[in-house]
Amino acid sequence: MHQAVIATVDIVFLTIHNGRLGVALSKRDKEPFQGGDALPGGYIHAQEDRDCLDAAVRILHEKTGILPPYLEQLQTFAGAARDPRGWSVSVAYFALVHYRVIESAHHPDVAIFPVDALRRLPFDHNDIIATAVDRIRNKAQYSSLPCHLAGETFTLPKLQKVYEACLGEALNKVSFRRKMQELAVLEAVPGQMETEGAHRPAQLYRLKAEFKNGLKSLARGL
Amino acid sequence: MHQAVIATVDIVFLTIHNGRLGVALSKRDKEPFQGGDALPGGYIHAQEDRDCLDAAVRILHEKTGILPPYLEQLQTFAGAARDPRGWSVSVAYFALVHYRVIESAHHPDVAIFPVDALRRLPFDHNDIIATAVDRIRNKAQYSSLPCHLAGETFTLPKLQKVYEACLGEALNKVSFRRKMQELAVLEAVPGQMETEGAHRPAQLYRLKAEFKNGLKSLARGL
DNA sequence: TCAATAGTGTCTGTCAGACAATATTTG
DNA sequence: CAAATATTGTCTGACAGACACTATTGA
Repeated sequence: MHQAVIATVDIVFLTIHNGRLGVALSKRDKEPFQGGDALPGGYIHAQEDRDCLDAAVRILHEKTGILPPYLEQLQTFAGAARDPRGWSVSVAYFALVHYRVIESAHHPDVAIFPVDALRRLPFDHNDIIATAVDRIRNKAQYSSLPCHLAGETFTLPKLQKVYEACLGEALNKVSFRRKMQELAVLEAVPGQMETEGAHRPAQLYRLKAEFKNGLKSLARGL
Repeated sequence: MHQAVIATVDIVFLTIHNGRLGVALSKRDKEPFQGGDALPGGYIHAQEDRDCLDAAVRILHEKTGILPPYLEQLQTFAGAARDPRGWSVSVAYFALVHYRVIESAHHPDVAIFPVDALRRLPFDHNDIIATAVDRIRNKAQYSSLPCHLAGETFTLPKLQKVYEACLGEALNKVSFRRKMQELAVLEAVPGQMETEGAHRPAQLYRLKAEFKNGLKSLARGL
């Protein structure tokens, strides 16, 4: 069948580390590019995976030990030139998770790299990451997407820093709070957060259950 | 190779017909669903097509006789359930073109159907079309995307009707013109348009050459 | 009490939408 | 001139951002 091609899934696994947007790369255990850092990825298993999202969840778990973060299809990269083995289709996903989740999985072959200073990666993985970062930056302007980078519970000042790390620019505190209220995806957690320094503690928030696997957008940005 | 799967491209070919958003469907010439109306689509030919966009252009041309409209990747639909022949990957694209282009191609097996009143289509084509329509509606709110539905040259009132057909709601005339000016993707054509009735003629505009294959977005919508 | 950060109230310039006035064509 | 639609000017309410004030903690 000349219409059958190699089909893979690659995942751009993003997190905030040291106040910057970073991507989790895993060491390739096979040729080509064996031993190089690359996006976690793998073949679709038609027998096991019911659909692409299934495959993405399975592959991410195999490569990083992490199971159910936020996962969204990004774009498909396909063609003759991107893989030395020949014509290939890669359905790319992006995943978002709090850094502590990656840390506590301590998978030996996974490391975080800041997205703004990546070296040349195998295949077209630089392009894929760039596309993912564009998407995050864009969605951070008007949606609740970055909340998935902030962990289970977080304070509004911490969440604002996450948004600022995504967007690469400082945000107005009053506007940010107004927008979060307008989005209405957060709920206050009864407890309060202890602060590192000596100052007023901040209210803890979490994503409402109905938004754990989704997003909400605003008509007007920021 | 258990990782090789059937790979196809399907195109949601959209146009404005009778003031409503419509999709071009073509009669299937092969099983399954032979003779049924479905999205123009076909197998990726690894020998011919350099990449997915290449394949989409080729397939759209084969099925409709139309060559280079605006074409953008939509999303990939894949899984075990969507095609009776087994696990399949379909990379979906959407294309936009003025109705007259479709009309003047008079391809016998192509017909336009309003997207809001579609019957049950083969495969998951209803889902794919719904995803495309969501995308257009969304992008119409803040980008120049619908301009590609308006033909080579058009007046601002005509373009506003195109936007309104996409969005399914009336727009404020003053705001619409302000936004178009802010987008700065249009240029006036020296000539003027004749009007059907007896009234002041409208200025003709066209997309600036640098935006023929691209979009421009606004920070704030509408 | 001071330092530090959280959270809120208020003012102001900007912008979307409403309204309406003006412009230009045919009959 | 009347009818019809294009195009532009102006007003107003809503909102984003700036500023500053209050709140609450530890030292």
